[in-house]
Amino acid sequence: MSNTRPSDKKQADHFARAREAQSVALLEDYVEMIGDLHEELGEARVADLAQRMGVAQPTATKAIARLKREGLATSRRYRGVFLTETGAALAMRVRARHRTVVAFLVAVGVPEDVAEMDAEGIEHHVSRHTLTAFEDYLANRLAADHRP
Amino acid sequence: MSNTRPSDKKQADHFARAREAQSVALLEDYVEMIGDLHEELGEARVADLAQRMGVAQPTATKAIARLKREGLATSRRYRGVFLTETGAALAMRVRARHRTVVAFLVAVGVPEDVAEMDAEGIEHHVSRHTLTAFEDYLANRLAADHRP
DNA sequence: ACCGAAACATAGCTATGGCTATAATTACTG
DNA sequence: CAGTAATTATAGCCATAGCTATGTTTCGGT
Repeated sequence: MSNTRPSDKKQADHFARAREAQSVALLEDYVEMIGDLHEELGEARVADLAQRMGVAQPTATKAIARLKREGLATSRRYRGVFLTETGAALAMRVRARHRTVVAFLVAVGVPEDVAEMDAEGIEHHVSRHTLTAFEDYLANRLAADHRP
Repeated sequence: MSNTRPSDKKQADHFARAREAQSVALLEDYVEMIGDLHEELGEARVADLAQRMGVAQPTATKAIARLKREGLATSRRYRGVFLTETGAALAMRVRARHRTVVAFLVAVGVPEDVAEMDAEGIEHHVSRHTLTAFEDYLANRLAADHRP
């Protein structure tokens, strides 16, 4: 019967975007983690990366291969992983967004540890628009708290 | 080097949960959509399902096969798809959650259409705990919030 | 300077979720 | 009621993301 309602295409597009977000999510997670490791340990080794991502080491190696293909990272055999400029920029954005999402969730009453957990999945689907709304909420909330 | 900080396992677990959520996400989307179609059209045909999910028809067929394997749906060749009791229950929960997430996003200032879009990805990562926080926020915002 | 252990890479398997092309079945229409 | 159109299923391809097992390379201690 092919019920092509006008809203169908829009809805299909929503799902398409969610799928797209998903395909970027792993890249974002790895890039962020590489940044974290460099800050904390001065380098990002494959083993540490794998451990923190909760995957086996060859899985991390494979992910790094994809990061390199996408121009987000470089690596030297048996030497660890490094972010490109693009990768470092992405890492910064991702970390900022992560912090915002967690802070926002906490602000609306989600316990810290749950917020941290849920944010890991949620953050990748938060658009610029929604992120701004979160930031505004946090700003206003802060102002309200300082009012007697 | 193997820096096994105590927090590593917890963080790894967060990612593991996010991955798990992702693997359930498609099931949830299809189940919800099948429910929608039954309500709107009285039946859920593969073609309509595919169109609304924004995928090719064989992709929908394959997804349905997985739904059947997981005991969420049944189907009769060339006749359409039906939810099992389990599937119908899941569909109800998913739809309620979706509505809550959208309403919540709108309540914190996200435009309707953006909320609808982002919710499609976010909802799958919203834990019971966080969902409750959203519901509470929606219930209380008129009274408590917006104290300018 | 070596040898063993640790770190990393590679090979090769599974499952999922996309796709196109094509076969099979059902439904409609004249 | 026959033939065509629409719908659904199947076959077979690709990429991703996970795994184990095993081969390489580097590092550290004696």
